[in-house]
Amino acid sequence: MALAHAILAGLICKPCSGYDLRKNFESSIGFFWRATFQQVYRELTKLEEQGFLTAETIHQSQRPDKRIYSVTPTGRQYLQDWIAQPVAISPIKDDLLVKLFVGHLVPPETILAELEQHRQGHLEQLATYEAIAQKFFPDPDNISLEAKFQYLTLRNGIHYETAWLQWCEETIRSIALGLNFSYDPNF
Amino acid sequence: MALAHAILAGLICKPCSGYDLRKNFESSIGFFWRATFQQVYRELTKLEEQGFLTAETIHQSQRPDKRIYSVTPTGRQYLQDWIAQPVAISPIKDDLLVKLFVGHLVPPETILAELEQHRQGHLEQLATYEAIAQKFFPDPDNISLEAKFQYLTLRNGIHYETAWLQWCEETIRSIALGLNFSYDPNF
DNA sequence: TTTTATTATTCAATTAGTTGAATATAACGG
DNA sequence: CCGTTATATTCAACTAATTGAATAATAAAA
Repeated sequence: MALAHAILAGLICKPCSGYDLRKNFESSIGFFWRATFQQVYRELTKLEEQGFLTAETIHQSQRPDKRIYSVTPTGRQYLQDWIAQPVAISPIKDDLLVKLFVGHLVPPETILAELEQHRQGHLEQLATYEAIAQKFFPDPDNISLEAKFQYLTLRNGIHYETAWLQWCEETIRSIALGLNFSYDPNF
Repeated sequence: MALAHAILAGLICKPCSGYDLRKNFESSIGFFWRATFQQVYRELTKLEEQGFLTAETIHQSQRPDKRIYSVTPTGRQYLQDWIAQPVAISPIKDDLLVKLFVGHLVPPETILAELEQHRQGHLEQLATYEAIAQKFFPDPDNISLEAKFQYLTLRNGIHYETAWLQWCEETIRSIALGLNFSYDPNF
């Protein structure tokens, strides 16, 4: 049920249209909870029906009309209650690890190429997070409580990507070493 | 579509019944791809229909009959083809981070308690992984290719849990410090 | 000896997520 | 002026995942 909560969280930070919400997701909550436009719109409708959101239609002359959603007091309470309930550690779902688990079924070069791709991806994501940290949180010891919590989630991303990067490097090294032993005619 | 692949991967390691497959999942592939019994059985039926699995019914006198599934050559090829296709980095979906992002909506003690719970959980998971490493891979430089790949996925788990643990500790410290500043009458 | 846990599988109902397209308008760049 | 990108939303169809229960047998524990 957490897409609903992610949306409420997003709208509490800044009331906006479904479109903008989804856009903002890309550079904040979306880092740890993805959603498509379809999902967002469907969920917004449902949340409005439940009374957790109110919408105001803005007529725009130059652009299509849009509906600005805001969280109602009921919605806010609902979100707070959810935050207060303990949640389990979220399970991992990772294709790459399934592949690696049976990596012996394909040539090692295939796996190495895939790992290199992922290494690159995690490197980029880490750079993105670090850029956000520098730009928006240059002095993290001296920010509002609201900003602080956002900064802490960003730190999570930094830890996460760093760990992946380290693992990719270690793993590539380990497999490449095995390759040398198999193919080097001096051995 | 990766549940199917996770199942094929599991059955390639060891042909077995749906029940056993799901059981084995708990201590291997399940660490990075969860599935319920219902999911497993449904998927097994589908994979058999597609010709990727064959099943043999074993009549047991003391226990209910069971169907032992094995991967067919077609199934093996299907899995190999899937491994060879590049996959995107799998997105994160984490309730805790959504909560933390709007952590200012609840008393800091609520968040601290939740973080402490998660710290504990990650500590336990790390211990589990390290125990498996010690027990099954005491000499990781000197194992079969098959075991090597499994060891590498385990290393991923160790990196992952270590990163989470570090982040939990850092975050708890950071929030607890803020608490002192707000409440300590000496400041 | 009754209950609980384990083995083994299936059904039904619901919720969530994915894929792909359709429908508008308008700003921007070449 | 023409294609591309961005804004803004909706529909339909499908696939996957979750929840909760039902069935049925036996071994082990209380």
